[in-house]
Amino acid sequence: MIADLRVFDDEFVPPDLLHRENEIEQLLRRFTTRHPAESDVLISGPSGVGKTVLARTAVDHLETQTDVTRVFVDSLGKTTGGILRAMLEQLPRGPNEVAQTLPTRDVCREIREAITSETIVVLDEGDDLPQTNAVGELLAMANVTVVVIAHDGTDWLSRLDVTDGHRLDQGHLELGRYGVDELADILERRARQGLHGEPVSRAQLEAIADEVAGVARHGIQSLRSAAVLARERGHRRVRDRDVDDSYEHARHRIRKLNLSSLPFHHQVLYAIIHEAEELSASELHDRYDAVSGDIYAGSPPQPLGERARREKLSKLAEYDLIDYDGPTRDRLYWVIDSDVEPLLELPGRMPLE
DNA sequence: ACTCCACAGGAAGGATTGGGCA
DNA sequence: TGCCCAATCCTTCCTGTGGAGT
Repeated sequence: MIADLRVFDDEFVPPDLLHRENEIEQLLRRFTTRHPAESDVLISGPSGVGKTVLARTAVDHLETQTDVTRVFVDSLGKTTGGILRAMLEQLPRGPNEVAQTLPTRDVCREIREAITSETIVVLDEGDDLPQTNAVGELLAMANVTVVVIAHDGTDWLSRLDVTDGHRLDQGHLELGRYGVDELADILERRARQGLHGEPVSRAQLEAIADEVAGVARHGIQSLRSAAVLARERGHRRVRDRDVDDSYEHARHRIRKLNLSSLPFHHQVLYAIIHEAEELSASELHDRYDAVSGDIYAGSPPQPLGERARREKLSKLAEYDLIDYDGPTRDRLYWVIDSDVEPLLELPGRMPLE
């Protein structure tokens, strides 16, 4: 039944993008404007509605028609220097690797030197960009068109420097969720590309589209899960039961991938929260202090202070792995899916009392 | 109403890291 | 090899928040 699971990957760019024709046209119009300062774009919208794939499709299309150079940078967690270095490394005439310690102004100079033709840079996961100078530096470069992808466009613009913000506000494209029919069309196309013999019915695809409320990423992942579950269970076609179970299966898989992408400190904190079903900040810190001696023994990373732990906790929450509630004082933390096992074993718990 | 408390998260500065260079 | 420099990560210090105690 399963022909090619890569079709369901986030990175997969379909040959043509359904139900975003107007948006693609809008982007291409803006990219080809005669006024360089009017070509920059901010693409905003909720998670999983196809912001990245839209940008890719439009920019790829442009590349086939003009001699524009395109660069994609994942901005998540990167500093100004990190973003600019990633861009420089991807330029055709740029170096393959740039030293982390190269001063940012030198990186900018080298980017200018490496750019020979019109260049489009797509800054994906750009929510934290206003805290850096990267957007300003790039907007200041001639021959560079900036495309930023972020969740809340209005909030993003308000946090950016006013003149830069104005420029991107002019080219602000807000994407909404797909309608049920639209998303079902998209899923139908993916099913045809990734599965043999049409094993999923239109009604099932519509059920998925409805359940995920128009969020394409969740829909595509659920479709993948439904096919995987059907195969595991020896079904020749996807059954409704497989679809019903696919939502949680898909969310579970995404969380596992999220967890495994995080570094050591986050793993320690996740393991502690996972071990207790629910715990307060002070319990969390006590447990951390109790186990950190063993956990960090002989390893280069050293135990974190409480302030740094808070940063890691918000990252875990951002990755949909933990959640918390309550006012600052009585806040409780818990893991969202206790079936997502920690990758790290904690030393045995001391008996309480 | 006030003060206290526990905590979150911003700002500033220090320690560490690693490339460049004499 | 040792020094310099910039980036990064973390700590320290601090302010803000909202419930609890008086």
